[in-house]
Amino acid sequence: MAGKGRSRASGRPTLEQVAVEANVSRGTASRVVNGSLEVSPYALKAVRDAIRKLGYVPNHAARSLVTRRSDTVLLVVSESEDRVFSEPFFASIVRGLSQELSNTPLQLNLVMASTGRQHDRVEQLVRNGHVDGVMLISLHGDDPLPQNLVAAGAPVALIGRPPVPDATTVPYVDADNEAGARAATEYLYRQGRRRIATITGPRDMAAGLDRLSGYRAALRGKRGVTRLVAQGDFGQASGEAAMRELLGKDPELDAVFAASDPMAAGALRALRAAGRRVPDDVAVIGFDDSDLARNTNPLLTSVSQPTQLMGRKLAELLIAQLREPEAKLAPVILPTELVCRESA
Amino acid sequence: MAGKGRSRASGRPTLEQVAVEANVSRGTASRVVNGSLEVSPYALKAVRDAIRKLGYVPNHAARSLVTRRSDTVLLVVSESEDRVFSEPFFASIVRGLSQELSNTPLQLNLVMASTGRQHDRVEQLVRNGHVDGVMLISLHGDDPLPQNLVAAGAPVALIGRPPVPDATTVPYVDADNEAGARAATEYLYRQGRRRIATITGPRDMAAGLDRLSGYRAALRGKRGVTRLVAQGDFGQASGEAAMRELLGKDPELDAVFAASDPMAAGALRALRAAGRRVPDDVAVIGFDDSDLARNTNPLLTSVSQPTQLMGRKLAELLIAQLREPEAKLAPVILPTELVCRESA
DNA sequence: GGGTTGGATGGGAGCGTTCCCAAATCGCGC
DNA sequence: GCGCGATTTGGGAACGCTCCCATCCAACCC
Repeated sequence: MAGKGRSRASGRPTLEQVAVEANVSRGTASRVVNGSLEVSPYALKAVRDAIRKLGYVPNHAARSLVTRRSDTVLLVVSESEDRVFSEPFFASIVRGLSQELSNTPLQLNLVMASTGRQHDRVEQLVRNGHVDGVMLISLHGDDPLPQNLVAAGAPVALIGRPPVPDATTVPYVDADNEAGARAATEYLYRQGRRRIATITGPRDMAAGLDRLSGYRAALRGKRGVTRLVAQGDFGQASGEAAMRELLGKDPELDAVFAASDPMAAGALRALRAAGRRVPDDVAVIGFDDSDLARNTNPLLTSVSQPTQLMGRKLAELLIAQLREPEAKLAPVILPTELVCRESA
Repeated sequence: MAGKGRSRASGRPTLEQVAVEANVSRGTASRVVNGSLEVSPYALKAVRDAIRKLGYVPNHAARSLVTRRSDTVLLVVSESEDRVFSEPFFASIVRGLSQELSNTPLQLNLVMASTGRQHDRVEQLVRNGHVDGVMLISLHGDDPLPQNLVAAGAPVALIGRPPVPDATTVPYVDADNEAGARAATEYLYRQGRRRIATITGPRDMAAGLDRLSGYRAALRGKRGVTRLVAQGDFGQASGEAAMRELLGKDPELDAVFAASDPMAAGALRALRAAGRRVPDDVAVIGFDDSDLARNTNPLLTSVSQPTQLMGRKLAELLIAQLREPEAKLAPVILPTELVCRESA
């Protein structure tokens, strides 16, 4: 009755128990679980049967202890205190992300790192082997976290072009903001508009800057076009204010490209208050093709970015690094699309 | 030169190395790391210094292997293929959730389980000890997953009242949908409206049903009030269609309570198309107080639910079960608030 | 002063894997 | 019939931690 007497009452079967059941060694059982080829068909079947019979599931901790991999990746949502995270963006990215991840054995860990305290935690997660790599959605560009992580030797991927292109470049995915803004502005021009204004995003965000350059590029060299620029912060209120300011400067303006949908919605309000008809008097185009664009009045023409695809590509970027740590990866820039509705 | 010769070139220091550095045993070092009290002040200091000097971070896998806890909880977002997840909801819940979690050593794992394949994966994660408990945001109520998990002995908490109150009740947190709808409808009544319609949500979702009963409860016993009900699915298009239907049935109606903001926005469009002024001719109230409500024209009066708080409470519910597995927890129903803007 | 108590400490045993090397087995050619 | 390479297998040794028990020492009591 003595024997090895491992009478663990615990529910979960171990690899050892599978091996006993299948009449093979632990090593062979392990090979089957991990899909190694060097197993005889006979043993393969025996182990598979045993696994099914016992309902075996590998213990993640034990595996990770020896392999030194966690098979977990981290998504850090680095949002500032004040600004609420752009909604559809977030959910959509995550959806794409987890779609991509579902083809792999990778788990997704999520951290909202609004405070600096959280930043430390992220670094700890990397250092204690809790995660194998990190993806970041960062709103503000002065964030030192990505660089810190890269310095610590962790695979990192970003959503959104880092505003400060650093020496140690981190691979990122972004929409082609400039092309999107250019397309929108050109569309306004082609519609015959000649007094075309823009409401910009904050100056410290790459997306804002790129959309402004897109606007400028579209109008470059065009004669007889009046350009007007007002500053916004991507928020609705700022859009309304900017629109009022623009109307003050040029009451005759006939088109506005706003660098975000909320700002466009704000502009719509200001235009209505000023008695302008949209699109008859003034055409309006937004950016993001958010839920909002489908619910304003008139419906908002907007530049759509492939958020879900961006999530997928983000995951791809990280996975590629996991496979090949030394790989130098180029940024992934995804095309935008102008979605025409009623406002332009 | 022989000795124990553990010359691991790996970067990460182990507890053993900390112990050596501090001139204590591994056991004592472990006690310090885990905050045990039975350590002399002298040893305490020595170990702490060593930890700092070496930059020691406990290895999660090793710890979890022996403690049989993963210190990780899972959030399952169980969305159906067709319906896009209600946006602000998701991000906001997650924000509250991770806020609450940041006071604990718990990590957050995220799975989007749109397909059945994903469901299996969730159950595996529980069984292989990858997560200690599961939180679910489920859109459709016929989901067997929560019950399966409970049956497997895992701590579970839900957002949203399960439509089928089961024998094995799972603790959940929800907004007080009925009270919210009641408040909105009563507000319309108090404003002197007497032909009050509602646009409902889908019949298979608790939130939809509860909001309908709230509407009914508000008008119960009231004389001289015309009631009208049209069916929607929470989506904008359905709201627009329902509004047209309602106007057909009763061109004189003077108020609508829509069970979601997108439906309210749709109603706004239909009303405008029908030449009705809002709120002068018809008052409109939505539900959720989403971004949308702050950007329609006119701005939407809406019932706000404390989504972030719901996230926190969700986490609390799970944590309570982690602490005390046998605890029977009551549902947490959180108050809503009517946010008055321009549409009513 | 010896026995007793109790806090602090040391270190062995194990947690469930993977990895690796040695051993066993098989097939095949000469 | 025997040796030799190739394939398959077995099981020891980690991985880094917590748990637990035995030990140690100091203080304290009768």
